Amino acid sequence: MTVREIENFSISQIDRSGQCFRMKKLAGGSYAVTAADRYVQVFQEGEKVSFSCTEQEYDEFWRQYFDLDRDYGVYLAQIDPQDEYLSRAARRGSGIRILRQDLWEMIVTFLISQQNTITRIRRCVQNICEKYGEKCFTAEGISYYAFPKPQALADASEEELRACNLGYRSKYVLRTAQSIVSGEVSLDAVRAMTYEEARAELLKLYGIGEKVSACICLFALHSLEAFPVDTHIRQALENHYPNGFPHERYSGVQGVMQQYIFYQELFPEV
DNA sequence: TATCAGGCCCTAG
DNA sequence: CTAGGGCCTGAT
Repeated sequence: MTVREIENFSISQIDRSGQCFRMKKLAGGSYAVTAADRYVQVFQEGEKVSFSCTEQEYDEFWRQYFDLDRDYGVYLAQIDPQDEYLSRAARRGSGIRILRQDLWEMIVTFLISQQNTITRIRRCVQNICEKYGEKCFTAEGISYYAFPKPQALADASEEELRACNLGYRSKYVLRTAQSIVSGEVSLDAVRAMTYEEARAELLKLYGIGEKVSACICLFALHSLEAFPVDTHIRQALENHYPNGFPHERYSGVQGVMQQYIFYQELFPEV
């Protein structure tokens, strides 16, 4: 068990922010988080956050994963106080972190996410993990599934993937997995690229367009300048920024602002 | 019953 | 280069 006091961190906001589809709320209020081939449970009371892992695992993996070395107060303070909409959104979502997730996992997850609902995305990801991922156990004997390797998905058939409920996205996942296995696109190369390079490289993959590419860059490569525009964001921009979103003011951190806006649109205060 | 969801691909003009 | 149809499935 590892315990920390963390400002501007809310595990429930992160869960609902739609970056990660492998978090699960457990009875008792803690969250099970599965990422790549790791598993941890997180429990939060105010700023006191407990992680069900050793200090070593925390330092090695989860600290970076949740982006805990970053002071999000700096991003919050950067917001134009005259911008009432963004100020309100940021107050509401101030516990959100931009996670540092696995590149391959984000590619597949956001391929699946298109024209889809959150509940079904979760189910699809769970299905392919159970079918193609390695079964793992924690020291306490809790079982979970690692995210499937590119080879495992490249070896699948379109029919099998459809059986996982992916629908027409099956061929996207299959062909993309094959492109990675064949080396046509290298994950390591993408990791080393700038945002613009990575964005363009990811667009080569079948089924990845501008929106999905931006999501992958933001959530896997931590490219905070990425600003994915989906229907919710488009609508919010039309309603609140008739003259356009002030990208210059937030240059380099637009992705953080995008998350506050997205959260606000999905969970407006009642 | 029709529509559309956290898009993208492909074809026609 | 832009517009528009097609696509799995589930929720409303």
